[in-house]
Amino acid sequence: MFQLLNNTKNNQALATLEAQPLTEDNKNMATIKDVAKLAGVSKATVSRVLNGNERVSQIARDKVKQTMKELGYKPSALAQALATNRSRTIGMVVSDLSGPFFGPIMKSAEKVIRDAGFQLVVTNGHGQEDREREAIEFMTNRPVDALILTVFALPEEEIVELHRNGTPIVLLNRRIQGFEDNCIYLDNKQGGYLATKRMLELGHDRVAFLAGHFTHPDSLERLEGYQQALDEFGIPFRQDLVFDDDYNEDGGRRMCQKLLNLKRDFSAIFCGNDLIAIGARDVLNQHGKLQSTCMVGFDDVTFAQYLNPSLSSVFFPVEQMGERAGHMALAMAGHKTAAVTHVLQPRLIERESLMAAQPND
Amino acid sequence: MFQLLNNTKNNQALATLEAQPLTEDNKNMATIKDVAKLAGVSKATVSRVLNGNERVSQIARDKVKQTMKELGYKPSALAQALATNRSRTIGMVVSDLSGPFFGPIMKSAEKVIRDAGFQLVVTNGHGQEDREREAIEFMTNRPVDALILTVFALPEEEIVELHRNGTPIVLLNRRIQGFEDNCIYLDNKQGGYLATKRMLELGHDRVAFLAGHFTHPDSLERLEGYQQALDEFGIPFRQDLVFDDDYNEDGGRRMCQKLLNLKRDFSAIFCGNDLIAIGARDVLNQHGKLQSTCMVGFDDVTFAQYLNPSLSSVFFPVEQMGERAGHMALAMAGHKTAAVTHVLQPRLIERESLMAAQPND
DNA sequence: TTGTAAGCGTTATCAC
DNA sequence: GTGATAACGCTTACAA
Repeated sequence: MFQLLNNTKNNQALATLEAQPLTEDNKNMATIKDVAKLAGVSKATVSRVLNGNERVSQIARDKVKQTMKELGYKPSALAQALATNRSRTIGMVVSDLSGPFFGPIMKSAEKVIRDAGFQLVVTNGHGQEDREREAIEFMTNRPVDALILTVFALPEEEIVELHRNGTPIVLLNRRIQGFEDNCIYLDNKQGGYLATKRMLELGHDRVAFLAGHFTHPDSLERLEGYQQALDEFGIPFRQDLVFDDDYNEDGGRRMCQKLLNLKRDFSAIFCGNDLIAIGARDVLNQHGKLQSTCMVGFDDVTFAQYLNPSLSSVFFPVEQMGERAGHMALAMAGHKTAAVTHVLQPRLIERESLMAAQPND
Repeated sequence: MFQLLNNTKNNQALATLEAQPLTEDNKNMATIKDVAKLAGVSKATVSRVLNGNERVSQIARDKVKQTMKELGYKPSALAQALATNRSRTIGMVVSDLSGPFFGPIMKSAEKVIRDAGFQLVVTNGHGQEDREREAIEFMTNRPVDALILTVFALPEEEIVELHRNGTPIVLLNRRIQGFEDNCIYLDNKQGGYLATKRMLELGHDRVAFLAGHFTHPDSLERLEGYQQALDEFGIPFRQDLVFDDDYNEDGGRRMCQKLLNLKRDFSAIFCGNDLIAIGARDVLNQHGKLQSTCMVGFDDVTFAQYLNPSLSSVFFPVEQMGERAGHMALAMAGHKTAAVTHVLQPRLIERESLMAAQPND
């Protein structure tokens, strides 16, 4: 039955294929000139009805609109951009085009941007300084009306200067002093605080922290939150329960291994992100300690809920960040939009990994 | 210590900020005209050295190059596009900007495209016909030199016609008869075959198939593979072991629930994709049957390996697909590239879920 | 209200 | 080799 369906469709496609041989320059899109000529008006008038608001007689306007339809006329965004010096395009540089973190950010940003009649252009900065610079240059030559940046490697000065030179910037996950109005970032300290506090409330008084590298400001802020929670519970901070390594599974594995090797006493682990958590779980599992260790990750990527036991995590409002970034960029590009928040609030998602164990087993 | 570092940086940024008040039109990028004037040659000559190959005297060429540097001149991609009618841009429409499946495709496509000096522009089609059409229109107005499409809803005729009208198309995950040269897709039948065969080899003679909707050609092809494997092992096909529903967790949950409710006899399950597998596992787990059921998913998304027991899956070569698509699009855009394959081969990734049970427990 | 014409920053076709 | 000059498709004063 589906075979039948398929064939019907395919025959149609085939027919079209044969009927109309491929002429390279079938691409003869109608131009504003064609419309003007056929409608018996000047290019200027056509341009006016195109841009809506001008004063054009109803009769001319109708005539032009009709002609546009007949010709299937679509204005060339390119020519418009050249003439107006605005491309209705927003650029975005992420440090990983794939991956569970940037996907949702891009998605939600793209939505608000496209709904405003703008276009989002995304490019990969790979988290490396030269690649980031190159990516940005790529975009500014297009050009773009605003730029959403997620760059960790590029020096602050360059970012600020880019903005001064006329390319409005929205900076994600990074805060530059004196440039805060252009930044959107998570309250990382609060995230670290929430996670740690909850584990302490559950009675765990020896909470390890497997962080990402402390060269990354986020890690330090999360550490501050961790410390604050300890303080509140009157538990002394122990340097020997804190580790730092890469923000990925291998980093998690190494840190957890160290923790175990050193025979440190602990019953709970706070991880710098969910990938670290996954690596750590792996090691815990090998030692039969997965079920008996309380754990909280960070970011709450999609698969955290699929793990077994499901992973508790500090939720990073990625969609929200994308949305805000989109609005902000649009505002900078001269498009009216609502006011934006610069600091996003995390919240703790409690799942099985939090309840897995009693503190003093 | 990091605080110190931060402050140093920030002060610099701040200094820059104050030194150079924001003038809206700081954006006075040098144009080809400026270069020509300062170098004492004509625009034509500058254009020639810009495009490399022409016959320009060494002395003039040097002079121009130097001047370009001094002025920090960057050609406007926009003006170039308008003049040449090629934008050095490749468009891509995906049906989900986030998600584990399209991420890697975009990523690898972007790499080959950018390495060729082209730009990738990605847009979301949301898998809905009108959105897809709109997305494509958005791109063709830019315009783009070629288009990589992942559209399931858009009618075949429209796609073929678009191509005829001068926008070269690369079509992913879909095959249109008479249009195969523009398509890149997985050998789904082979995927279904590999998964089923392996389970049969392990002694499971009652393998259920929780498929995605059979309105989707992929599902049917995978079903064919499933049947072929059964045939080879001389096991009769049983319609009552096959279900179809949405390609997501809920679909998986529903199908698995049905399977259990109907008291069908089975020891292994082949799932239409990994999300279906996740949903099904959920239900199996509730019934204490997770460990005792042999299972294979499809796509091998990143988190399959993180599940517990880890999920076996038919690997979909997403990076390869993105790469090929990029090369193919570049070739169509007039950029020389290597030959491409149109049919991609899956392979079976064996993990714990395959070994979980003995057939006749 | 409408048209003319001068841009926007390139490339490309001519002559010289 | 090199330089005018006309496109490319649109916007936008400035006139009419």
